[in-house]
Amino acid sequence: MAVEDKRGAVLQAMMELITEHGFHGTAMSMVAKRAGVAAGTIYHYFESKEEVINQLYGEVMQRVGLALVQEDSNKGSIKDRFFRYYTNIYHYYIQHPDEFRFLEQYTNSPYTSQLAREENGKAFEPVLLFLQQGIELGVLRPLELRMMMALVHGHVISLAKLHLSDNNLPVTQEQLEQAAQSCWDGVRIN
Amino acid sequence: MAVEDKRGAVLQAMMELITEHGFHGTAMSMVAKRAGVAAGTIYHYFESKEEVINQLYGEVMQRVGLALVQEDSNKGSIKDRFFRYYTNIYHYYIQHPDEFRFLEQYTNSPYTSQLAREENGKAFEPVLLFLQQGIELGVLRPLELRMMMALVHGHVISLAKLHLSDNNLPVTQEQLEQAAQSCWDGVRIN
Amino acid sequence: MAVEDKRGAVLQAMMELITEHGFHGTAMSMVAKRAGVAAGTIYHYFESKEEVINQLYGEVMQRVGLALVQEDSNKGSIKDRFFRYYTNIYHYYIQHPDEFRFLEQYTNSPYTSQLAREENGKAFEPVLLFLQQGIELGVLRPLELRMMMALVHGHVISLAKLHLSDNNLPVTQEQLEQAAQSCWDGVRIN
Amino acid sequence: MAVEDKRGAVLQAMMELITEHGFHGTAMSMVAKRAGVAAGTIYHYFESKEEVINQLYGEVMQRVGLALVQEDSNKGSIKDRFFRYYTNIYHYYIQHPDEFRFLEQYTNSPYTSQLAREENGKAFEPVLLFLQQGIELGVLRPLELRMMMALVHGHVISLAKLHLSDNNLPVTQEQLEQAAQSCWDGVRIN
DNA sequence: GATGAATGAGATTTCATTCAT
DNA sequence: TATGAATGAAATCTCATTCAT
Repeated sequence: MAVEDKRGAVLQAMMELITEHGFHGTAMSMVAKRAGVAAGTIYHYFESKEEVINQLYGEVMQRVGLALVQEDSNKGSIKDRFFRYYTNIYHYYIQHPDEFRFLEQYTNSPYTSQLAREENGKAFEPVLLFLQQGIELGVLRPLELRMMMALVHGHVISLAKLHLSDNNLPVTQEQLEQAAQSCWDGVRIN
Repeated sequence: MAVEDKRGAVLQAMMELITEHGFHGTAMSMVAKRAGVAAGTIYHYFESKEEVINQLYGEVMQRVGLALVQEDSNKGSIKDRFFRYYTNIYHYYIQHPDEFRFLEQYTNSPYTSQLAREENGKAFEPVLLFLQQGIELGVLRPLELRMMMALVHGHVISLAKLHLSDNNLPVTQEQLEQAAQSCWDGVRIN
Repeated sequence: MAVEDKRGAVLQAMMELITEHGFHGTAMSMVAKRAGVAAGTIYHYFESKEEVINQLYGEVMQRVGLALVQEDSNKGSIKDRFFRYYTNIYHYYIQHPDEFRFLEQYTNSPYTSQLAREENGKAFEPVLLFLQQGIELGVLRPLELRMMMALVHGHVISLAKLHLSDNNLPVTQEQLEQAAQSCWDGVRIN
Repeated sequence: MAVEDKRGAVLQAMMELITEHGFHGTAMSMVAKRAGVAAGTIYHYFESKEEVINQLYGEVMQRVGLALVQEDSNKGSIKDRFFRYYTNIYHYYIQHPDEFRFLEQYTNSPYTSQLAREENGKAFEPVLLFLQQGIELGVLRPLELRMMMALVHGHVISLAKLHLSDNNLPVTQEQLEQAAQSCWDGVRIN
């Protein structure tokens, strides 16, 4: 197992276990076992349990940031680009349920550090710029940028959560389109 | 101190501490101290830590359910009633930040039991019925009910979270109206 | 077992084990077992291992301070009182070898806190005053007080250490008198 | 870096760290880092941590033994030679505080092996012979040799400790002479 | 010889829960 | 009913030592 593999295995194990048992329920010994390394080895790569979790957050946010702008093009219309962002992030979330659940837990825990918020800011900066463009072009409502961002993101998150919850209500393609349209109708200028 | 006071004090203490330190960071001894009772006393009222938390969740959801329908009237228009629900829950959340943060943590933790989801269902049942009415009257879009419910609730939650986050971005009355309008425009039929 | 007994049992166990295995070699689990309490119980009485050790130091120094002045009388001659102090502390040390060895380890470890030095000061203050009297009366040499104190105490410590070391060289009564005389001849004015 | 340099660097690092953090507080990884070698390298030169410490003790005692007899001459008077020894060792200690503190910790720890005592014996043998001479010549009191040795050594140690303690009481040249005189007056025949 | 990643036993400490008072 | 001292399993983290490179 190469060096980077062990670090990665620890992060992956931590994420899986947190989604299964929560922060508290995830003991370092469990992480070690799942990652296939010795307990002490984790501490060669990370200072503490907290650091494992924070680094995990950073890496997941980076991936989310990349997924967000995939196939995005500055040439598209605001509406097209909006739908692109909406579906991009939705798909990333439902295709990476562990990451999604981890993020939700992390974001809503009191551990969330200032650092975390900054990380978050970085990943979603492209969208922030996009929303600003949309407003300037008179296509989107002149809402406070951070608020619009929060409302839109909250919208997708709710949809993903619905799809991933074990209540046998998978979101269909049609429903995804309805949801995206709903979100769009809420921010566009009539 | 009357019997009910102790039970209530424990629940209140648990909630405050969970919002401060998370599920994990909240020790029963801390709860006992904050509630002004002995550690053992908690176990006269509750079976376990988990039961304290679950009962807390149930009680909080009841209060949320009551707040939701305050000043609601079957006679109002769908739009008015929608705005009423939206602002009712928004205000309850921002006026009870401990409850709100507790709910967010609880909802996103893997502890969430089936029982919890049922509780949730009960509290929001009136809104579900209302949405159905709106659809039947041709005012709201014929979206899957649970999805519409999730999208709308996720919308308010995002707004409340924005207001309560310590980033100095308090949501103004004007912004609340814009947000509610945005949500409404996303579900109404054009 | 009464409350105070458990606290005392922990301190006693810690002292015995430290003289046997050193600070490092003494695990809290060993202390618990020897004291006849559960590991967690120690933490009801003390904040940490360090606090156990520091409190132990404080208590031992108090006992040493009491032993030092036993049967001391302001009416005796300087010489008699000097011999009294010398033999008092010598006997306390050899009759309480665990305390003595613990003190030696503690004093020479880098853990020794400022607090420890103050504690030390308190216990030996009577002797400091006595030495000053002796100087003022022209019986003792006008040496810097703290230095004289250190030299005399170092003298007794060496003797006690010699007696307690497992080299089969027990110090006889005669040798004790010779040693005390030697110390006295070194500080008195000829 | 030559072979001997690494061995020496390890010993030096171990000594410095022990005086700073104690036996317990000194991890092999810290020693490796301070010595500028890899952790595993230490185990090419030494069997174990204990062996590093024991060898360190041996080497330090050798140096102390050499310093002790510097500029000593069999031709001098007993008194002059006594003062020579006293000041020699005092100066060595205060000029090599790390070695001194290490020795004090080592000597008072339960790790002190039989081997260590023998090492000690070797280093101070010249003084033992000298004291015997002094007694035979009728200049020194006919005290048990090991006791006299212990008392005198304890005397110097106390003085050095006083000087090195961080209580702002540096021992002056005059005080050193007073102390040596005090020690001498305690062992010479009146 | 030299490295330093890896190990895993064991250290300190926490904490949900019990039970004698 | 109420207490809070006591428990001991389990958590996080450390560290002497090994070994493949």
